Amino acid sequence: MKTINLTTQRQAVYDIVRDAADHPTAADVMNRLVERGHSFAYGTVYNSLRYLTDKDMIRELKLGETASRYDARTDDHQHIVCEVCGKVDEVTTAIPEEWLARVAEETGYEVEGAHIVVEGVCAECRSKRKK
Amino acid sequence: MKTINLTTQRQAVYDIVRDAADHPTAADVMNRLVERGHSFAYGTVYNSLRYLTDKDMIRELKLGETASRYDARTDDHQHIVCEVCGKVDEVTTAIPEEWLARVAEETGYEVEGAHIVVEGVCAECRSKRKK
DNA sequence: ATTTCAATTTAGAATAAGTATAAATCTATT
DNA sequence: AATAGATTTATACTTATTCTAAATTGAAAT
Repeated sequence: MKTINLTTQRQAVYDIVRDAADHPTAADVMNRLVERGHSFAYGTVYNSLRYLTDKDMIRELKLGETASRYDARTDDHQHIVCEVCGKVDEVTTAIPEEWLARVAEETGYEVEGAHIVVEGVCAECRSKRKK
Repeated sequence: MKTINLTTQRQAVYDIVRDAADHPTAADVMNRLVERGHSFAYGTVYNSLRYLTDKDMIRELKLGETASRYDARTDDHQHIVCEVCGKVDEVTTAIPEEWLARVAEETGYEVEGAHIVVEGVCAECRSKRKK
């Protein structure tokens, strides 16, 4: 199924995720839609997010919080979360293939990929902490 | 707080997690408690799991499913999930420090650690698939 | 232009996982 | 035995998400 049917609602949801500087949750997307003058049903936002995810236009991130976040960058990359302020940033440094190979060897699995959530303290929070 | 107060319920919950060959969810723990003749309140099971986690006797795993899983191995290690059957296995091959250092450099974060969920197909599912 | 049919949206109910609360119970100490 | 503190229980609540059935939309066929 290569055809993509971008309805008004799906396009609007996509625009929010694409324009976001952060990694919004479904609730964030909902709020920002309202700010832009839309008022779609909750179910529609979830449906749209799933549709866009299925079509590989966005990615769903499960970073260990209760709510999923969404990311318009669909290329292979990881994430880092600030333990202090909760900010999420991208990690593009690729996972060493060699490590994956060793994991495959250890477990007997055929390894497809890995989801990594790095934890740390962001630059801003570190400079605040010093005081 | 080094003192650990293992009530009957906490001990029973701990026993379930320690004896488990898999990585049970809270609901799994609940069911296995019933199998062993216990009948604790749901809240008590959650409280006990949190207590044991706080005391570092077990670990809470967030593997991207809706429910948390629990692991009696508390040493630093990662997990691999079979995309076919859902099985979860341990990964003890450590992520290279050098990779974490490069992530710190890329992001400007002080890196504390990483949660990794590797995805793949386990040996059993692969041999079944071949047929 | 009208009918038709599938896809989509809507509003609201339902579900799943986990947390909060207040009363009851247990446990250790005086 | 009396008190106090911690824990458990039952139940209500919250949050994130999915489901459902009816209404709406939009494209294709008449």
